[in-house]
Amino acid sequence: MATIRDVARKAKVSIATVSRVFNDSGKVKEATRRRIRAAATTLRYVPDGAARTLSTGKTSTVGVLLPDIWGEFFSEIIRGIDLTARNNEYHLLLSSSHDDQDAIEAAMHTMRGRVDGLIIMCPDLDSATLAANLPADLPVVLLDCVVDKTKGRTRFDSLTVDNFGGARAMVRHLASLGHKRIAIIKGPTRNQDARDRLRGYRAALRQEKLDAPDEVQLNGDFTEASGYHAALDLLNLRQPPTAIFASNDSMAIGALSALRAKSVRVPRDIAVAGFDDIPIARYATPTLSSVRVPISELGRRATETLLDSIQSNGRRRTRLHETLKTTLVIRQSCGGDEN
Amino acid sequence: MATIRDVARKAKVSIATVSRVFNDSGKVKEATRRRIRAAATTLRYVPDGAARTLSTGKTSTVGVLLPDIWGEFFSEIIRGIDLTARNNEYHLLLSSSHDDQDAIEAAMHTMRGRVDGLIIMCPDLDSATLAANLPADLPVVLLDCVVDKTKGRTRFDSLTVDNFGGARAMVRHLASLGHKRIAIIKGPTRNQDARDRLRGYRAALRQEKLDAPDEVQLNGDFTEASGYHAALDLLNLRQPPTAIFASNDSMAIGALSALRAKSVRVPRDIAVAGFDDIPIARYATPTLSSVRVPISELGRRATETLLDSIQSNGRRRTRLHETLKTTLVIRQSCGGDEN
DNA sequence: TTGTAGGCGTTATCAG
DNA sequence: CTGATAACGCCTACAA
Repeated sequence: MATIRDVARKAKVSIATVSRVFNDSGKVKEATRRRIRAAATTLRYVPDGAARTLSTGKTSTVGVLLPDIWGEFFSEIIRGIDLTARNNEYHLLLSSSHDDQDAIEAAMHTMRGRVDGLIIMCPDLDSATLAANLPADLPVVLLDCVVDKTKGRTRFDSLTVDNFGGARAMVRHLASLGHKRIAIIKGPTRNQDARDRLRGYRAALRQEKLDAPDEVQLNGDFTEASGYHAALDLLNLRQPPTAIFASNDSMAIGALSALRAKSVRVPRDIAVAGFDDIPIARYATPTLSSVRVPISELGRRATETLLDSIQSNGRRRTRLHETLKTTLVIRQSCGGDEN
Repeated sequence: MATIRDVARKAKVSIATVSRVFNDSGKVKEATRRRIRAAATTLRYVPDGAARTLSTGKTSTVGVLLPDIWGEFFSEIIRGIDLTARNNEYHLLLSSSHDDQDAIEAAMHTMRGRVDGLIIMCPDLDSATLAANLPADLPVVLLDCVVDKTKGRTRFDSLTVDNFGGARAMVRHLASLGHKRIAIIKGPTRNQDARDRLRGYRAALRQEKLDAPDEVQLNGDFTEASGYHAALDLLNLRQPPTAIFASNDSMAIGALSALRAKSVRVPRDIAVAGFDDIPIARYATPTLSSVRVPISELGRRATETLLDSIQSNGRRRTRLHETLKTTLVIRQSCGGDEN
């Protein structure tokens, strides 16, 4: 590997001048600049990242810590982050598939000193643990995490999806179609998204003055299988619901399978709606109504926020807490439209 | 940030000894070792990665260059790579969504000096261009790329999926069900996967002594839309096929939509099969028979190969060229089974 | 406009 | 067992 010294020698200048050219800092005569560029290319010189980092204290890298999330969601969010980072000439140090707190903590440690900031997505990890494991001055953006705003302003910026509003809107839509008995298939209890969607469901029913008996509020765990079984249970009720709101699309897809297996027509006999609008939704039979989450935008905004935080260098004192809006996507499964 | 010097001072030893403790190189008396560890924790000292890299020449990082690939595939492959890398205490520097050669080249440059090796997935990028842009001694593993073995041994290890064998097996399976007129919806001509799958299709027909008229070999581009249109065209033939082999699942899904729209019963009237076994396949109506590609294993093997290459430090002269087996997944759409 | 030299935090080689 | 000290490759005052 050629070093800056080799280039300097070949171009007959000092290393300082070469450095200036590669950072276009300071004035350099056009002639020398060209000479240096030429020398660099023939030598295939590329500045060494580590040396640069050591010298400047900047890594030009953002760290990304993700839980073990599902296919579509994962790639979309990475796409958003990657594109934004690259546009700003930042690299991406990725660590994914963390399903427990220890794993995330370990990852945070190994990233220390290798990144200028961190984007952390942690379904179940509280701010306190985070703060304890991170250098006090490392910029961090929390993605769709439980942000503990009660204890005064947190150290971290955060981005969230409007789970509550999205769920409420969908359930109200179902109500507007005339459904009086609307069931929900819940997500994992400890999952914040799931909890907020459940709250949205209940708020909608309250607003619409509809009943929400316990028997139509079934447990699920975000998997297709759990949606499948929940749907079967609902069919066995003395009075089955006329609409099912599944807390995510996977469970909705599972529910559709179960209904099809039992020859229940959707949406004629029972309407079904999901949440997330994963790509499969539009290829389900019937096509699935859902609540779209702006996934790649989530990634983009997170990165923008983080870079801003990095570049403002601790000057910005206020923390950002943004909630991204969701949108209703009405398809065949809820009978409201033929799309 | 505390440095090694701070720890040394606090523990009343030289920095050399602290370094020894953190790399457990050389003998250090247990007492001093403990003193140093204690000092380090109270100071929250973590060795600086950049400095370490500069000094040792190792980054403990593998770079991953990916094209703009689809959801499921993307996350699975990353999962495989990430897990394997982490188990070996390596980091992941990721750059995705490269749809053209220039983008990949740029990414390769910016990764120089930041990684110990590279995993590159490049649908259309030839070894020559690669070699021209990479340091001669950087370990590289090519994932599912066109490997130009004709010009002597290439510099790179490579991993491929058995597209040929998978396609042939599926088409032979269709033939074994009694189909005599089997159509194919081809993928993009310049895509190597697509070409190999086409070869597999033809080989199967030859083995089964079946005819392969041009009119049942339609063009497609791996999108649902192209599958949809190809299926319509096939229906318009004087003599439509009794089975359709789509070169990937997306096109198969598109074909299913078209057949449903024309009230053609699958598999009774026409059998359909795809390739990739993306998750949607099992939720299609009818469920779609496909050829499963061992995606996450692809990532895992790639990483293992790369790490081996890195650790053998140029000692290993032979290049690895591995082909991962695919497996048939028979579901409803081809009528061979009810799964 | 260009050159000199100190420092960034580690590792590693040599002496003690 | 432990301590000096020279790299590692680059950036950046400070000088010229």
